[in-house]
Amino acid sequence: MNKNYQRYTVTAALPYANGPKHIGHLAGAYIPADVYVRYLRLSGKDVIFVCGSDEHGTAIPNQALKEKTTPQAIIDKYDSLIRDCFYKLGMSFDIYHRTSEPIHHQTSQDFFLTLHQKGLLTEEVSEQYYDEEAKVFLADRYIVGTCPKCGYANAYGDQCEKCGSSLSPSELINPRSTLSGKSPVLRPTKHWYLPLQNYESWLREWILESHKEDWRASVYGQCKSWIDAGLQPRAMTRDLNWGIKVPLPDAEGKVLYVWFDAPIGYISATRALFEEIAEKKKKFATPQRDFGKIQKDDWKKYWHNEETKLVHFIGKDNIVFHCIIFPIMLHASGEYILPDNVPANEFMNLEGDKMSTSRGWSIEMHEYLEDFPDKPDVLRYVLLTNLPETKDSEFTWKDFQAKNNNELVAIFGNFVNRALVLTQKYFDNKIPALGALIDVDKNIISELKNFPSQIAFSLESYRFREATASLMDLARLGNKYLAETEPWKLAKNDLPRVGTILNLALQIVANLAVVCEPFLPSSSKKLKEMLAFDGTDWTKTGSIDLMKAGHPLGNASLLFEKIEDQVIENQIKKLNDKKNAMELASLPAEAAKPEISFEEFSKMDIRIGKILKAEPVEKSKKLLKLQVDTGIDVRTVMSGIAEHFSPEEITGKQITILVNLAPRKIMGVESQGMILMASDKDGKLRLLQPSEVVAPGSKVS
RNA sequence: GGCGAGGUAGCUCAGUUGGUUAGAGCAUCGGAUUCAUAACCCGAAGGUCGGCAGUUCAAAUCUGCUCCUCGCUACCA
Repeated sequence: MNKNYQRYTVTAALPYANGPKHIGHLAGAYIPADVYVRYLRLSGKDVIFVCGSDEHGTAIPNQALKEKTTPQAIIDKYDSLIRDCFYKLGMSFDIYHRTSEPIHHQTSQDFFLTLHQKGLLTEEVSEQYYDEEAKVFLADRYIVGTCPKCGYANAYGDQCEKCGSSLSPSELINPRSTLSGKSPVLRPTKHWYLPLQNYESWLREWILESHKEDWRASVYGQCKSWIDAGLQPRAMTRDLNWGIKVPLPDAEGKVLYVWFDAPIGYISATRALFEEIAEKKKKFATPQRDFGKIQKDDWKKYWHNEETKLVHFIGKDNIVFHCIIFPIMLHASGEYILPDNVPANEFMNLEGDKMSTSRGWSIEMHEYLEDFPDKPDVLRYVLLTNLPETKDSEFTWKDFQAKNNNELVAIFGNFVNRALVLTQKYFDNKIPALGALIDVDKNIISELKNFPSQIAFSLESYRFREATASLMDLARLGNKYLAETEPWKLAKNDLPRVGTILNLALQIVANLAVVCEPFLPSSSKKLKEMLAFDGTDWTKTGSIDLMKAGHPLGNASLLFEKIEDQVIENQIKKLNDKKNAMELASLPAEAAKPEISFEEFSKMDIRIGKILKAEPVEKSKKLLKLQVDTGIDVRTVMSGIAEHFSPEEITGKQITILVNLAPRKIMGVESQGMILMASDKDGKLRLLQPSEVVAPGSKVS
C-alpha cells in the first residue's frame, strides 16, 4: 500500500502479565517495533508508540493460585517487572499502559456496547462447567483432570502443561474444580458471540486481495488458512470474576473475553496518553517527543483518521487475533482504521531448543539485565541480526559473544576509536579542516550518501536484519577508508591531508551516531557525548557536514568491550542449571485426587493382558489399533500411544488394561477398554507391567 | 490426517517480478598493515540451492509428487 500517510500508530503486543518475558518476546515484537518507531521519529514523522500490560484472562487468577496470592498482586508484580525491563532495554514507548486501568475498562465496555447496540453480537446459551460449592462457572483453566493424551493427572481444561496438547474441559478424565476439588456439573450459561463468518467476504477482500503483496508470507498464509477453514462465531464473554464486566443488565458474573479487551488496550493506551499529556498529569505516559499543544480527544486522529498508518508488531502466536478478530471488531464498530501491516515474527529458539519460561529454557529479560546491566545494546544488536523474520531463528551464547566481539567491538567500536584517537593525537581533539578531495575521498562520500536511504528502505519494508547489516557495513566503510588512506603514515609530512581524511572519518562517525540510534540507542547517546554532537535528524544524514571543522570533541572512551569466554561459559552453565532446577522442582508428585470409597474402586476391573497385534491407524498420528488378549477374550483397543511406541516394539508385551470401561467408537472403530500407562514427567509413556510374567487375565487389585 | 511456513556454503541467514561464473557475516586458510580493544584492510577456498519428475531457450525461483523441521488443527477414554 503506497498511501501517503500523515501519521503513524505503532503498537507492540501487550505482554501478558502472568510472568516474566524472555528474549524471544523481544525478538518477536518489541525490538523491531522500537527500531521502527525510533527511525520514524528521527525522520520527523508524527508517530505514537503504545504498549502496556495485558492483565486479564483466566491465567492471571490461575497464576495467583500458584503463587498463593491475589490476581491484583500478580499483575502488579509482573507489570512492574516487565515495565522496568522494557525501559532498561531502551523501548521508547510513548506510553506503557495497563489493561486494569479504569480508562481501559471504559473503552472496552464502550466498544462492546457499540457492537451490541448495532446488533452485531449474537447471544447463545451453552453448557459450561459449574462449581456448585463455589457457586461459579469455571473457566477452562479452573478445571483440572487427567489428560486424555498423556495421562497427566493435573491437566488444565484448556491445556495439558505436561504434554502441551490443547484440550477442552469436556475431554478431561475425572474433571474437578480447582476451587472446591469437587466434580463440576454442566449448567447452561449465556454468552455474546461475534459471528466472524459474517465478515468472510470482507476479510477475503481486505486481506487476500489487497494485502497479498505487502504482508509477510507467513502472516498472509495463516490468515488464508483460517479463512479457508471456515470462520465461526466466537464468544466475546466469559464466566469469570476477573476482568472487565460485561456492561449489560443481565450479565452478572460475566466479563469480556481477554482477547476482546486486550487489543482494545492499544486504543485505551492512546487515549490515556493524550489525556495525561493534555491534563499534564503523567502517570503512565512517557512521551518521546514534544506533542505540542494537544487536546484530550486528539487520540482519535490516531485511530479514526484514514491518513494514519496503523502497524501492529506481534509474534506469530498472535496472528489470528491481530489479523482477523481485532480487525473485524474495528471494522464492525464502524469508525476505526485497520492495520496497514502486521509484520509478525516467527519464534526464536535458544541453543537448539524451543524457548520456554516454564521449562526453564529461556533467557528472561530481567536475568539478562542482571548479568549485563550496561549492555542493553548488545542484546538489541544480537537479536536484530538474527530476528526470526521469515522463519524460526536461533540464539546461542557463542553467537552472542561473536557478534559482540567481532562486530560491535572490532568493527563499529574500533572504527570510532581509531578516528577519535587519531584526532586527539594529531589535531588536539578538534575536528580538522577539509582540504582538497581526491578520488578515494569522493568515492567514500558517494557511498556514505547511499547508506541512510538504503537503511530507511529496509526499515520501511520491515526488514530489520537487513537494515542492521547495512548499519554495520557503514562502520566497515569507515575502517576501509582509514586502511586505504593510512593517515598515520602521512602525518609526518602532510598534516593537512591527514586533516582531510580525519574530517571525513569523523563525519562518518557522526553519521553512525545518528543512524545507529534506532538500533543502539544507548550507544548512540554515548557516541554523541564523545563527539560533543547532538544531531537527531535522519534527513540530514548521508552528508559530510554534520560537524564543523574546529569543533572540539568530547572525551573518548570505548563504546563496546570484549566479552571473554568465561562469561559465555557461565551463561551456558546457568541456562542448563536453570533447566535442571525446573525439572527437579516439578518432580514432587501431584496432589492426590479426591477420596473415593472402596466400592467405587472395586467397580474397576483391571487385568493384565498381552498385546497380540498392533497396527497404525490410517489418518491418525497418535492412535494405535491393538488386539489384546485379556484372558477373558481377545478384544480391540484403540490407544493414543503411537507417538511413544511403534507397533513392532509393543507387540507381545504384557500390559495393564481396564476391561470394564464402556466401549466407545474412536475413528470409526469400537474400542473396548483402556490400556493403563505411566506417564513420566516429560510426558513420555511407559507400559505398566508385572515384575514377572503372569497369566493373561490376572486381576489387579 | 488437514491447513500454513520453512528446508540455500561448516554455522547463522539473504536471494526482489525465472536470465549470464548462487550472495553476506562468522568460522577456516593465505596476504598486507600497525592509528586502533592482536583489532582493521585485501584475497582464497567452501554449495549438484532437501529429493524426484515436469514446464521453459533458461528454474534456488513456476507446477506436481516425495522426505524432513516448525506452527495451527483433528483423532486420544
